[in-house]
Amino acid sequence: MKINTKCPLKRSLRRILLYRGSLLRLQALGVKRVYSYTLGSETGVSAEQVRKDFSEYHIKGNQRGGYRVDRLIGEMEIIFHNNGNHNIIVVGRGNIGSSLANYNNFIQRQINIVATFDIDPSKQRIRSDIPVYTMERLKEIIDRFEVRTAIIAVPDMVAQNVCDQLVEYGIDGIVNFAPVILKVPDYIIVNNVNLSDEIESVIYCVSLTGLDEI
Amino acid sequence: MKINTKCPLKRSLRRILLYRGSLLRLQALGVKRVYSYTLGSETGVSAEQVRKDFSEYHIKGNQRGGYRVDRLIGEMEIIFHNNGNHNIIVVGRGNIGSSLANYNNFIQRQINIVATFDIDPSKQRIRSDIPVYTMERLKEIIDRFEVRTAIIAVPDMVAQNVCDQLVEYGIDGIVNFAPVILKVPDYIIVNNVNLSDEIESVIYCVSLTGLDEI
DNA sequence: AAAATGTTGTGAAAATTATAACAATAATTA
DNA sequence: TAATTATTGTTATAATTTTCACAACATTTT
Repeated sequence: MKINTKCPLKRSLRRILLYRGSLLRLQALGVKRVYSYTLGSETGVSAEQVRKDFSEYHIKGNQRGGYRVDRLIGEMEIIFHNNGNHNIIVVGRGNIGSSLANYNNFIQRQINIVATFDIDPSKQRIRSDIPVYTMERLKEIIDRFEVRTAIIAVPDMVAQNVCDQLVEYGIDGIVNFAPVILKVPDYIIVNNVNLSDEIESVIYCVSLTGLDEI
Repeated sequence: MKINTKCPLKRSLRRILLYRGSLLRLQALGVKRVYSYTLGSETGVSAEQVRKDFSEYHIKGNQRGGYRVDRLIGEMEIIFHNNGNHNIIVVGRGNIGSSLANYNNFIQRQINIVATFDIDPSKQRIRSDIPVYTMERLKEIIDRFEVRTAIIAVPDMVAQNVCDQLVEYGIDGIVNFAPVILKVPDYIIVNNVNLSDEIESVIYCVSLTGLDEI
C-alpha cells in the first residue's frame, strides 16, 4: 500500500480517524461488532463509503457478521503505527489551552499532554493534572519528553513568534488555533484549526435554508 | 450562479471564508491591494486556486493591479448574504465555551454571541461581557434574539440531550464540539468539530516524516 | 506609439473523491 | 443439503476538485 505523506490527510484517512474515535467509544460501551451501516450512521458517513475506505486500507470483515470492533481498532492502530503514547505540549494556557488540558478524550487515544506553557506567570498557579510552565522551560521539556507535536493556543499576534521557537527547538508538527497562517520551513507539518470558519460555515448554510421559506 | 446548499460547504466556498478572514486582518493592518499570490501565501493556497475560486464566484480584479481589499470583502459579504449581525449562543460554559465567549475575532466577522448557558449555577458568577444563564432561559433567549445557530460545548454524555432541546426550540444550525455524531432531523445543519482528530492528523503526519530518516 | 511586463481569467487535463451497482460469500433456515 | 438472506468487497461510473497552460489585458517602459 502506498502510504500517504501529505497533510492535510486525504479524506479516506481522515475518516479512518473518525471511525476510530467512534469505535473506541463503542468499545467502551461494550459493543463487540459493527456493520458498515452501523458505523456509518454513527459517524455520519454512508455505508458504501465505510466499506470503500476499509477496502482501501485492506481492512477485512466477515461477509455476514460485519466487523469485530477490537479487530478494527487493532487494524487502525497499525495504519497509524501507533506504537505507544504520543507526548505533546500546548503553548498558551488561556481558554483553548485549558480546554485541551482538561479534555479527557486524549488518554483513550494515547495522546499525552505532558505540559502547557504560558508567558503569564499567574497561570502557573492553575491547579490541574497537567503542569503550566513559563516559556523558559520550553526546550527542556521538548527534549526530555521527546515531544514532536505542539499545539499553539496563543493570541494571533504572538503565534508566529511561538511557532518560530517551536521550530527552533525541533518540533515537527503544529496544530495551530490562532487565526493566522504560520510561516514555517516546509518539512514542518501544520494543521490550522479556525473556529470562526467552522461557525461561519454553519451560519451560511442556515441563512440558505431561510431563503427557501420565502 | 447556482448556490451551494450542501453542508459541509464545498471546498471553494470554504476557502472564500478563509480568504475573507485573511482579508479582514490585512485590511485592519491598512493593506489596500492584494495579488492572487499574496493572498495565496497568506492563506496557504496556491495562486491559481485563488484565481479559480474568484472566477467561480465571479469576483473580478484588475489585470495588472491585483484586487482591492475592500472590494473583495464586499463581494464576499454578498456571497454570504451578510445582512447585519448574526446572533448565536453557546451551550456549555466550560473551557471551550469560555474560549468562544472570549474570542475577539467574532466581532469583526459580525458573529455576535448573545449568551452562554450552563447547568452548573456557579458558572453564573463568571465575570464576562457575555452573560451565563441556566438552561431554563434557553427558549426565552433564542426567541428574543432570533438565534438560529448554536454551539454545543458540553460533555459528550449530555450533547444529544442539549441538541434535542435546541432543535425543539427552533435552532437551525449547530456547531458541535462534543465527540459524538448528533442525531437530528435532516433540515438541521450540523458541523462537527473534533479536536482529537485535528491533533491526531498531525501526529500521524509527523510519525511518517520520522520514517524517512530511518 | 510600440514593446515589454506582470497579472488576471479561464478552458482543458489530471487527479482525487464519492456513488452506485452487484458479485462473492458466510450464516441461517427450510 | 439446498435455498435464502444479509452483508461484505470491489469494480465501474460519476462528480468534484486541483493543476496547468496560456490567452487576454492593463500598466509601464522604451
